[in-house]
Amino acid sequence: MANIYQVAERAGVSLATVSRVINGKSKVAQRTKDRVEIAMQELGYRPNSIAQSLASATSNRVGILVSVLDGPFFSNMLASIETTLRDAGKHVIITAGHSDEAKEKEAIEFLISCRCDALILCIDSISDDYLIELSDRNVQFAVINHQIPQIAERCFIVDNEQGGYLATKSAIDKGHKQIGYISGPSYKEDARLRLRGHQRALEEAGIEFDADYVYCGDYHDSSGEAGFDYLQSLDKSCTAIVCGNDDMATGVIFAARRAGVNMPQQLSVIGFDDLIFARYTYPSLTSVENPISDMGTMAAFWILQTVYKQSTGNKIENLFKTRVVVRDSLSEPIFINDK
Amino acid sequence: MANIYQVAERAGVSLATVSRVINGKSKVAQRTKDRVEIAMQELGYRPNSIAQSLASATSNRVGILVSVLDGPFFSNMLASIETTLRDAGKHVIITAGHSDEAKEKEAIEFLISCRCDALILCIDSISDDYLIELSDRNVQFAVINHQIPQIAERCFIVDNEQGGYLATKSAIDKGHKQIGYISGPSYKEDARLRLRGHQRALEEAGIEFDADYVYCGDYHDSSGEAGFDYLQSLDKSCTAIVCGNDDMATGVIFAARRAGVNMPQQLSVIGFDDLIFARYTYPSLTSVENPISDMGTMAAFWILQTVYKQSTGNKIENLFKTRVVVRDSLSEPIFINDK
DNA sequence: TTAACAAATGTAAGCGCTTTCATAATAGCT
DNA sequence: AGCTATTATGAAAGCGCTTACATTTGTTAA
Repeated sequence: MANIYQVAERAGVSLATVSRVINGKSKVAQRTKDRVEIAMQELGYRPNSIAQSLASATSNRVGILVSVLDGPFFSNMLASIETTLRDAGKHVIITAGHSDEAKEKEAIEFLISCRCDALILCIDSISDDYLIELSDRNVQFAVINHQIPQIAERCFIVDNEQGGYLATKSAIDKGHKQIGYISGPSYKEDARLRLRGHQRALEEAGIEFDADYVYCGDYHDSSGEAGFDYLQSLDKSCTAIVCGNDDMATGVIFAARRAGVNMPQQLSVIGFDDLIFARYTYPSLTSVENPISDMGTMAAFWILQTVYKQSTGNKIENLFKTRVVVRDSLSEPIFINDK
Repeated sequence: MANIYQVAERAGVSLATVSRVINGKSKVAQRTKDRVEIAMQELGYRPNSIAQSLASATSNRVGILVSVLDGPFFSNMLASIETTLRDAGKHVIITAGHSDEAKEKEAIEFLISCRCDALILCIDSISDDYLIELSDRNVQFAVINHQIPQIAERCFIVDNEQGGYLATKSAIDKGHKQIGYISGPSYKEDARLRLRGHQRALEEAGIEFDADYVYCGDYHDSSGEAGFDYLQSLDKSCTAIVCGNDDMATGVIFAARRAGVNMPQQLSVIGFDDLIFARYTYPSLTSVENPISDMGTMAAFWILQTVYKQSTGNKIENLFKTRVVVRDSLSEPIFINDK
């Protein structure tokens, strides 16, 4: 494949001039520019991005860290980040952290040693302190789904509290009063915030919050099943169960069907994340949309502007609002067969 | 960050020696090797992969082309390829072709211009001729899910015929005799092969194949619904419907439920691919497992061996067998309410 | 001890670009 | 025309490595 010398020779200019027309930064007379472009055409020349990186000390690589590569949650986000960055001529290197602090740190070091110009981190287990240290080390990075006050401008988060609020409010609006809640693990910030939103919705509706009607799960479907069993065992059974995520909601649906509960007539179920399979459950799952993919795009824009100084024409937003996607698993409650 | 000169200086050797211990190819006296390694440790040295690539004319990049990045079908495969190649020190560049010939070609050219050492292609629309030409151009690549006789050793495919056979056979084994088939579009090789497997299973069981009981869909769920409506309209209704993929199978399930058909008592449904959501449908979907992720890993191994001359100790297999994952959507037929 | 050879290490030329600085060409003004 | 202020172009160094080749050191056998 042709290199820059051959283009220069064919165009009858120096290689510096060719470099200038490639990068378009400094100005080149229109006539020479045309000549160079014709030469590039004729030779089918493509700049060698590796040599460009080496010479410019800019790898044009952006590293991404997610907890898992497969699974529905991140794949949309990866797709949108990849598209945004590729359009801007950047490469994406993807790694998985598997929700393990050591592995996450290792993955970050790997990405740094790949000479990534910037990172996008969806972290689970790493401490804020480490990230602050990273920022002090002048590593450029954006964080998704995790709020750190000291570096707030590079954090992109969904309004979990609002999401929790909307989920429960949508049940209340349908007439539910006895609402169970299955939360994610309380050491996770998002789980706590979603629960707080739930409480706010109850308060606002004048329904007293009863901690007995909260089951603390682990975001996996099995804990949704366990949560259902627990909530059923209480004195007054719930007419609706709001879940901290969709996985636990499917657990509830399984367990409820096994217990012979009719959904949504006897029990409404609401999830959070609106994953792809929410449409496929039976009844199809009402869920709070988690705009994870928009957040990825925004983080990519932030990097293009901040790190690469490209103006994308997009206003950077750090907080993303949610909305409820209504499907069949939510309906009005039937009070007939109260225990 | 330290570079190779600083390591050389600290260890009191030339940079060539440092390079030798990094690459481990040529031999270095144990004593100097130790000294160099200590110096690397102390300086926290990491080789600059960009400079390595430029000097060695090996980018250590492998390009991947899939039709869509999001969605459940490819994400497992991407994850397994990424893991395999990263362990071998390679980077992965991922692009999407969106089932469009022009875009797929463009993506391939993009990957080539990224200086990828090799490509893994999951193509939909590109002609065999183009791939053969690519191979003549000395582009190194593996193809997943597409069989091209001229370059068979670099094609990794699932035995679609066997999968179609097993799907229908599992219905026959349950006692079904009136079996409808909803096929993918007939211009797709995999769709044709799956259908052929279906026919073989019927023949083997002595059931006459009737083309009226085949509906040609497009692999989307809407065509599953349409296929169900069509098959219901026939003189003798089916007790089982075998589908060319899971999406169409969910379409069948939707349409059947809407029509008040009890599943699986009145109708068994079988899918193909065993996507993540097969567990979440109701009834949960019996499906033919598509070992797409194993195929990705194998393609990665093939590249490591063929292109990078690393022996992975894995025997290269080009044809992957399927198996049926039995769930609730398949049961024995009830013949009581025949039309 | 020393010639002859093998093994270990060093030297230096790239790899294909970017970029600073110097120089040449052009334009603008009196 | 003659001078300066711009602007366009070229020359050359260097980014951090790999690697062919040259040199040095070590080893063995006569």
